[in-house]
Amino acid sequence: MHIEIILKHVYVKQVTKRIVKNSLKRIFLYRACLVRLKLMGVEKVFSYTLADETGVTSDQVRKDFSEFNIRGNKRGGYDINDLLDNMEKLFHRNKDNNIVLIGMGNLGLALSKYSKFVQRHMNIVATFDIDPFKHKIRSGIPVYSMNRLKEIIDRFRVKVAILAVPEISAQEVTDELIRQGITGIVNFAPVLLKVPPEVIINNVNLCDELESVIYYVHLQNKDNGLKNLELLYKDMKY
Amino acid sequence: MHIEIILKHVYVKQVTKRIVKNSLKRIFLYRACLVRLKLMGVEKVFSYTLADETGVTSDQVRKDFSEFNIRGNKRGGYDINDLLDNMEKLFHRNKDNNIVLIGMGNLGLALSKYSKFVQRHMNIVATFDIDPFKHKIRSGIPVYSMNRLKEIIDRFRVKVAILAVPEISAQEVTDELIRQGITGIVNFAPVLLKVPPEVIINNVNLCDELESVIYYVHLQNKDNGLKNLELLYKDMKY
DNA sequence: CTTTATATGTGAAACTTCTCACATAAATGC
DNA sequence: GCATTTATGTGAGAAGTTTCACATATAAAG
Repeated sequence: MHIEIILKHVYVKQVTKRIVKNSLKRIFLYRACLVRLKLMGVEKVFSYTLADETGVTSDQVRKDFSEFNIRGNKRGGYDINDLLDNMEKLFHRNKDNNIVLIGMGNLGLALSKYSKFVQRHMNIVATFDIDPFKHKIRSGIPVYSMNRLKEIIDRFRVKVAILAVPEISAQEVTDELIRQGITGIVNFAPVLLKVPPEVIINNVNLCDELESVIYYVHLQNKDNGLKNLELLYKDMKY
Repeated sequence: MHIEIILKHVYVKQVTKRIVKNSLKRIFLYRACLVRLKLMGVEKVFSYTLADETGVTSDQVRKDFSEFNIRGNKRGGYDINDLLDNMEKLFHRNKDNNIVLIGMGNLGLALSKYSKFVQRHMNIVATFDIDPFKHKIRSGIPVYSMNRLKEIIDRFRVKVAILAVPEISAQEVTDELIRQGITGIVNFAPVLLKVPPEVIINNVNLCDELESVIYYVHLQNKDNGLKNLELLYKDMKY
């Protein structure tokens, strides 16, 4: 009997889907542009304006909008406020979203202070840490012990959590979060979490992000690097 | 004359390519698994072991290895150490990679303390901030003023930078980094940076990561949500 | 009010990525 | 040492994504 057969039975089947399809990622990209253009006083955009700004083709922009049922005005282009409204609705930004943050280490602390979340109607209502020395208000948001998790999740109807705990406890904490009703997690621990299929996991691996840049920078420095790079580069970064 | 025509001339064409193709992202995924399995004392894996662990199909695993010229043993599977060696080479982890970090706000500080970078041979040799009050050693890494950037980049032959500055100064700092020889940037500012085509940009947008989870959680809660979700979910998260 | 110019929206074609299926190689058993 | 089993590696086919091209709508101009 091989060891892999044992492994099969020890582990629950991994469910790590790609939660963000490319077209949705591009919507984020377009929105970033639109916000900037709006600040500059622009009121109307055309598919090729956004295309130029984001490095996507104008066909792609229109197809993407079409997919999410965002429509413009033939010959007249798109109204920036209309577009932004549509996107707000898409991301449910009309209502506030309550979030919990688990793990108040360096990264957790930084995330709890990240002001952009609030600007985008995502409120971290409480943070949690097993270390009792961290149980005080830092950065204006209370830090609780894990045994108050259920209470807070219920009171604020929290569905989404940010996980910034050490990798060693990530799975354990995830299991507890799901037991208490969390259905979506942004995971900063460099671990592949095992979760039931209905739970949404979005992994953000800081090392991987850096390493992939290093990979392409090295590739670029090779003699025939640029050709190789162009090949790998033919798609857009969303 | 329409405003978009003006815009075309004001802005340099955006070059934001997708720097990480899916197969490469999956390689990171496989490696995360392999590291864990190795810690558990496993020495050999088969494509379907990795497949089960990562939620990818076994065909995909083999195809991916094939693409990066990583080969196993027919009938014998893959040796974990061999695989990891291959991946180290792929990411140039045999040699050390010197990195600079710009912006020592909350996030920058957290990143400068992130121990995983060092474990993976990515050394932040110096950090920079415009605020002179931050010019002291925090977290063991020196904090310099921006006018020492060139000196440090040259001395440590730095090619890659982490950008954790406010969005307002992100473009300006980027221009300076590129002038001083940086060719790869992990950008945490929620801005689409304009860079020459040979410069690698990897954007990490924390709000977008959270919002995309919220998007799918809401989708799931709708009546017919699950069907929709399954459709969007058919691909894997790499 | 009619004409013209131009930007959208979308099927169809081209291209890319993934899955399937099987030939091939190597370990195991007899 | 031969037969058998089983996992890899890879063309071929399927599925998905992007680009193309044009019909359609509408703003602007005459």
